[in-house]
Amino acid sequence: MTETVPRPTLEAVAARAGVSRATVSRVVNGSDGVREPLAERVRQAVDELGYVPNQAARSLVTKRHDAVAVIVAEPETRVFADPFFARQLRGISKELTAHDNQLVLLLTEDRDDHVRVGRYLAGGHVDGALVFSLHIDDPLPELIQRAGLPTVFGGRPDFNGGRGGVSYVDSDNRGGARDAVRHLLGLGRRRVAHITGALDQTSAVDRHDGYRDVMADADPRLVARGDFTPASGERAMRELLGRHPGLDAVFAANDLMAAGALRVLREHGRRVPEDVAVVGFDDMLPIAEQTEPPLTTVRQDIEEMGRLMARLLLRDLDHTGTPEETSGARPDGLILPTTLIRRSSA
Amino acid sequence: MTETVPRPTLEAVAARAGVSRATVSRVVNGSDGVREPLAERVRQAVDELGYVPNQAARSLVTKRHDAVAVIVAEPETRVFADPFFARQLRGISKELTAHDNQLVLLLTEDRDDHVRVGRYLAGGHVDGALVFSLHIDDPLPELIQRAGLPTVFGGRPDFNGGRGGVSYVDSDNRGGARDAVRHLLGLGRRRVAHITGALDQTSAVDRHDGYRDVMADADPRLVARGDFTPASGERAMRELLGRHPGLDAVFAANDLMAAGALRVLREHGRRVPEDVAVVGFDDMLPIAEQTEPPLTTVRQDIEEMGRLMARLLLRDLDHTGTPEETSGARPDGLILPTTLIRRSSA
DNA sequence: GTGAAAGCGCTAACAT
DNA sequence: ATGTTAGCGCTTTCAC
Repeated sequence: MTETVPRPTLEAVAARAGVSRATVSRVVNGSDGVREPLAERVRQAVDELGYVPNQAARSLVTKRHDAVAVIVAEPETRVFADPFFARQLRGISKELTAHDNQLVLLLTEDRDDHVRVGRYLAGGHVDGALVFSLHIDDPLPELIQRAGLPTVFGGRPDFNGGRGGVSYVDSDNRGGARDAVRHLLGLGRRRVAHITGALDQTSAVDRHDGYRDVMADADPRLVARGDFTPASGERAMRELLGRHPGLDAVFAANDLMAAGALRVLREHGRRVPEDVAVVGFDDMLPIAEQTEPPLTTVRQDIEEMGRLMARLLLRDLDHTGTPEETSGARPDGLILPTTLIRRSSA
Repeated sequence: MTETVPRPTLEAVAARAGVSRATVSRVVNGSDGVREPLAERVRQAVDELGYVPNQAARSLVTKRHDAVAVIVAEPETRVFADPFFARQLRGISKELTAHDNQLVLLLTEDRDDHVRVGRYLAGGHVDGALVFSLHIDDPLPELIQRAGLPTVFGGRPDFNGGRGGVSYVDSDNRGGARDAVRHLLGLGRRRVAHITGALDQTSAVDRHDGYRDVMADADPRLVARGDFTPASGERAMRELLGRHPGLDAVFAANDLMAAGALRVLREHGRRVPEDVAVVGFDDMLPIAEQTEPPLTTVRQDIEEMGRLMARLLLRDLDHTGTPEETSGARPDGLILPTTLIRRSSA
């Protein structure tokens, strides 16, 4: 391996510019109080030498790292079955980059990883954490919260986080579900069934609640339980058809299950949307566009969600913030609106 | 913001154990040469105080960071259209974690990002880089290589990297393509068409080459150009059907395009696989399983690819490596085998 | 406004 | 085998 040339230090820049290290530091960090002619000379020296501050040295004294951890708990590896995760990451990355923060990615698989993550967080390598926890019984969120790091959750967590509540960003799952069902009703459908997601995730619970908001006194047999997988969508659809052959619409808690339902309906000779209208959730491309017929569904702005998570966290970290805005009347949760995307299935 | 209690330092542990800082450092870093009774006392003090080494201080002197950057260039955002990226990341993460390295994720979008990434890499925050560059004309790879950091590429890069070549991990795109086409031939098909991927990516070029290896003297009109998107698959299929109505098989360079081709074939009343057999590439779930009929395709072990990339890089970084194995007869590229997955489309 | 100097927490020679 | 000491490169009082 080629031994890299030692990089220039503050000292070197100072020498070249004929000033003290302190002055260079001030210029580099944009603190005012250095007069223009001097500042310019320093900037030039920085350029000429290609000086880049040593982050380790800086952190050692400032105790800041300009880095945040993104923690993804994926016991079921479901996150990876869809492209959401990547989109969210992109949103986060953009926002972080814009504020010169680094993104440290922590993927957890099992229990061992939890202690590892806990230690890492406690180890003070990062200034804050962005956490995706999919399952309601996941101990990770509380564990992280306890590490005392500023944290923002992706998706509504199920615990209320002791004093002060937790901050999170989520899609309006409940409202989106209501829109979906109302759309079906607007189409003249009356026997609207629902295929739920895995009810150990708040998103599934919220979508189910949205369905019930609108279909308050529907036959409970119009609801079948799925787990977000295509296979579960097929299974649920069969179940539904069995116990309620007269149904004329289905709202599935995600597109994957809706696709499964579509297949089963076709198998049973039901035409979509003529006999049974179908609405999904997520607008997961390329699934939603590729089904037969293309899926009407509820879209969430997943990238924006990521961006907002980062923004919220950075605000917490902003040490320069005016006192009055720090810990002010800040909403704990930020809920992003969803949009109904009309295609041909409903 | 709760002011966190200052964490214990080496000094504190040393005091508590009644030894010098150096001794504690030795114990913490597992270097031998500390006798058992003493070492035990130190470990105990570490536990009691909950001591965690300050990484910034450590890096400052060791010049190591135990962190590697993962750089994903995604000008077309195509990476995010599929779940590959996440899988690969998981493979990388596992390997890195197992060796106590952190994963710093850098997503690049445009030119500005290039200089940012270049600066970051040059800034010496990480010990090495794992790079995904999708497009042949992408300047990023060379730029990174020039930063002088140990680097491993994901997917065969197109430039030969000056002295010594570059190390990378890739699937056996060419071999996989050959297998696909031979499978079609084995089914008795003779007029096997090919829908290429975006030919500014080496994976598409290699798959095309694989097709040509087997179909050396096929009618050139049996090849239509796509760009990996479903729409391009439809377009290419129409084109193919127009100029070569007698074709009896299609090998598409990925599953997304194969799915598009399937739709067009159905539109045209061709039965699959009876009239036209179709093979895809990637085994992208849930697409491949959900098409009508389910897709025969070439699977690559994408997670393993990530894992190997990380392993290769870590080996380069391993300062403790015996001299003889360092820069030994090491293959530049590591090619992973693919597997043909038989479903119903061929 | 600018410089001098102390010290962040750690590792690695070098002593002992 | 253990302790002492000198920095690593930077920010930040504190003088001037």
